[in-house]
Amino acid sequence: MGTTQLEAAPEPKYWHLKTVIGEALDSDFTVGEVLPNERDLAARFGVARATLRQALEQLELEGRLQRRRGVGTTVAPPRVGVDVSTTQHSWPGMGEDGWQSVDRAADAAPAAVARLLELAPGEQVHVVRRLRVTDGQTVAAELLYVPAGSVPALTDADAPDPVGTATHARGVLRELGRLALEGQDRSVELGSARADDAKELDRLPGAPVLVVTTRYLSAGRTAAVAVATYRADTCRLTFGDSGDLAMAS
Amino acid sequence: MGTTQLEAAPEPKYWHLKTVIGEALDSDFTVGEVLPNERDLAARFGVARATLRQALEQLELEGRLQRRRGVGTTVAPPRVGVDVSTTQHSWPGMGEDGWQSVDRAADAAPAAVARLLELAPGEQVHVVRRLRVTDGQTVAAELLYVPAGSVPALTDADAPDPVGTATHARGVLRELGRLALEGQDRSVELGSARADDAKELDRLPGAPVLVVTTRYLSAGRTAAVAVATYRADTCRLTFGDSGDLAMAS
DNA sequence: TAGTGGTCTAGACCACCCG
DNA sequence: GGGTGGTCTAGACCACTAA
Repeated sequence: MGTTQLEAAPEPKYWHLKTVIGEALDSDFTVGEVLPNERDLAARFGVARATLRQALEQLELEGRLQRRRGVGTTVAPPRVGVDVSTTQHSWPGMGEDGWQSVDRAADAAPAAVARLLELAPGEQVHVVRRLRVTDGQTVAAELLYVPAGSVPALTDADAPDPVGTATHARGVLRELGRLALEGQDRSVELGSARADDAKELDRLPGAPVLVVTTRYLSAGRTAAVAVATYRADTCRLTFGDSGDLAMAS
Repeated sequence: MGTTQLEAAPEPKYWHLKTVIGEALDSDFTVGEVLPNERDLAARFGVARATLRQALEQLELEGRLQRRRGVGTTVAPPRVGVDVSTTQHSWPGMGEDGWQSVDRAADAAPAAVARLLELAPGEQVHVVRRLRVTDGQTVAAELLYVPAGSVPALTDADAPDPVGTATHARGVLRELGRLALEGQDRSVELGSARADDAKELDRLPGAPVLVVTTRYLSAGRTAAVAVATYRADTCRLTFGDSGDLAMAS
């Protein structure tokens, strides 16, 4: 023995560490259990703390660990499946599906959203902030962009409800619900949490998130665009009628 | 000036760097252009190389940069939208949609897949390896798991085609196509590339990927399971009839 | 106040690509 | 061989949490 693989692999240390720790998690730990702190672990494996952290970062990315500053590193529960199927959704805010409207921001739409909405430069846009909560956990933060032209009833009367309130947000959703929804499409991509989203999701800025962009079509044009950011570490987005898919490692 | 924000933010350096560089990418660089090397950039910004790298890593995660060892860092093109909508897909391998079967591995199914297939312990499974190529770029690597019970025609005759060949892989797909597809569902989650997938995708092991798990239902049971890993840096998964969604920062 | 993870530094060496 | 990004080290200090 010894020459089994003939100098087989210059495998990075952190990669090997990740494997070893990952297997230990399966066999020796239970969900919620706290791991030894990083300095101890690094010493135990005979590596620098930075190297150990590289392994932990990957495990956290895969949803196997959860780390919180000032607290420690714990074994994460399996990812929760959140339904984002396109079929059973009508307009946002219709029927209670875990979303709650928070307020209406006054910000303008970012360039990328303006492009999707085919906005004329300077055209006014309503922005509704919503959070998606399941089991007491905030799993997603969304910004819903509605061009003023899509909800004309809100534009002429200047302020039936003060801007930036949950009441006004509901007003926007109500007006939106009056339109005929002709279709919608979605896209999913990887992103990193902006500062405000990170705060809502109880993560640090830059944390990996799954960005779900939904386009709502009505009267032959894009009537609204929603950009929802889901916690990538704890969420598994499901499409279709299966909420019981469970993928691990 | 100077006291505009009154010592506002103990914002991490790498976060600020990411913003600055990101803006520079928009204004001063074009797609494909190569950036100065990391040592130069770090010196220019007056930070350690590790800090600079932290910023570049995030930008790469967001699909704005592309880094290759021995080559350099280049400005990435916008992410390509790849259609993974559940509606227009029948069985895998039917009709050419960018997937090409490569071979059939002999490995057993991992525990998580066995659970989805409700496999009896030790039950045989066909494993088909497929790659998805668009514009000459391999964007996804897939493993398709088909229980032997789903394709009985292949189990009695021991070897109509040698195992591990593209011919046999096509045989599995052909037999699968004979079944009545009753439904399918999908889930998307973040993962990190295994060594073999990383190689196919021209990435380093551990690179962030979007894992799409598809369950094919037939005769009231799960007839097959596909686990496809998409490059998270270059891909945007689209559902529905919109291939022209374009989200950038 | 003690202990945790998060940030940052200034080096070093390695694996890879290309001329 | 020279230049690139990838890995690794051994420290230091900071921000946050909880007792």
